[in-house]
Amino acid sequence: MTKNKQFHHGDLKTALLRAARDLLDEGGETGVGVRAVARKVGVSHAAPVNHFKDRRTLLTALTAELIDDVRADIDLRLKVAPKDPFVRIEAIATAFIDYGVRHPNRYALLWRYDVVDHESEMMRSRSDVIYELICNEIDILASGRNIDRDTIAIGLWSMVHGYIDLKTVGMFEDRNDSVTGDERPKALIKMFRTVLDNYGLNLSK
Amino acid sequence: MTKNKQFHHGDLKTALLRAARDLLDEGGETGVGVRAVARKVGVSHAAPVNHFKDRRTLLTALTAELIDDVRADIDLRLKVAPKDPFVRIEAIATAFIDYGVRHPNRYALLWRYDVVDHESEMMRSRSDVIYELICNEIDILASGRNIDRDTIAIGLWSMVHGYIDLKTVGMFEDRNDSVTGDERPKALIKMFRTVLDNYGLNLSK
DNA sequence: ATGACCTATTGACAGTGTCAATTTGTTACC
DNA sequence: GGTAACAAATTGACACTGTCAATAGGTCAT
Repeated sequence: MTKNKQFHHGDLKTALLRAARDLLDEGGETGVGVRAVARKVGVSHAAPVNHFKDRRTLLTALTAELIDDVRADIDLRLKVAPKDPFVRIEAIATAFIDYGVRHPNRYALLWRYDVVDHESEMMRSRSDVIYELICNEIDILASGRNIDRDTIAIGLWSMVHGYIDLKTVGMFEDRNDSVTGDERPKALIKMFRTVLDNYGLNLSK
Repeated sequence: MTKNKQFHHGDLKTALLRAARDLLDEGGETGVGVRAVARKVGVSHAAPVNHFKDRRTLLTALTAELIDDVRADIDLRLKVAPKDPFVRIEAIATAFIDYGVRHPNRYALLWRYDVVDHESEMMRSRSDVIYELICNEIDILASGRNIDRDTIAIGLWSMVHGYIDLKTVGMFEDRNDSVTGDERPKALIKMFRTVLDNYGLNLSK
């Protein structure tokens, strides 16, 4: 009565988003069309227009949900992580990497500026939260040191995101070396630690 | 006689690719459709099928051309660059960054695994060339030192690519700090130099 | 119960990718 | 030189897609 089966369908909006998520997993962004989503829910082809005026707004709403999922996972990991900023930064990074590996289609959608409206407040606020999450740990790490915080944060986030993206494309598949595929992320983060340890000293150069 | 005006149109294939490139700049990947490209060239809607059996193969061929452009630009920069591996690596990185800033739609297409066939030999070989281009400089830099070459190469490429990608999405727009927007790339590369200087020492840890 | 309002359906429109059948143009051979 | 073989481009069709207007349905307050 309160939420279910109150109108024609119940709450179609959440059902549409759930169907959209499934279609995204199955067939990527291309697979989540307005009509396809409606079909999956079992509703007429123009029904979604009442809740999402566009395919763009539908995808944007879905993306917002996905970002919330990532953020929730990060919070979970940070809650059980020790106070050491290094391992907390590593926790954030691995949260992203795990998500990208587990759900490549979802992760790819997050950064599609052509089909998702990142200018919307729904997106901007969520991006800011993620960014501040990273900065928080770096600030703790950098307390008292002369450090270019934003460059480090941007560099770290860029490396993590770029790695997931390039890996998904298949760019790093045949690179044979001493580090096995699954350990590469850890090696990357460990490498970046070098920056965190030494970069502050070089700033005055 | 040899190449131009030999058949109905001349060489349609290159004309289609040129039109596709223009449409990509104007409207992104979505804008470059089979029919739209044909229309732009002034040919019937199914004409492209003789040269590209798919929209996918059309986009893949276009992407191959774009990668060649980037590679040519890198070669040009490396030719006039000094022998210092640091500045050569910086040259490669800035080549990518400049390209991404100048042609965001082209750059975005390069990494779209859903519409471009990166498994094709046309793509694989080109990716390998780029990767080896980076590794060459790192190898010179690392000669005699105990260094995990691939992790550094992957980390560098990931950071550069991720920065371009996230910047295009608009992720770093309101980050106010001491570094102005245009100098951020240089700061990132300078920061990464810290890794190159120190990482080899930490490997035994 | 009546009217207002939100929600969903239906039908249409222009546009897309892809395929089969056809026509056109070019080349090579006898 | 005429003709057959072949490649290239056109045409028309099919099943899709997103979006919009008009319609019908269900729910609520008055």
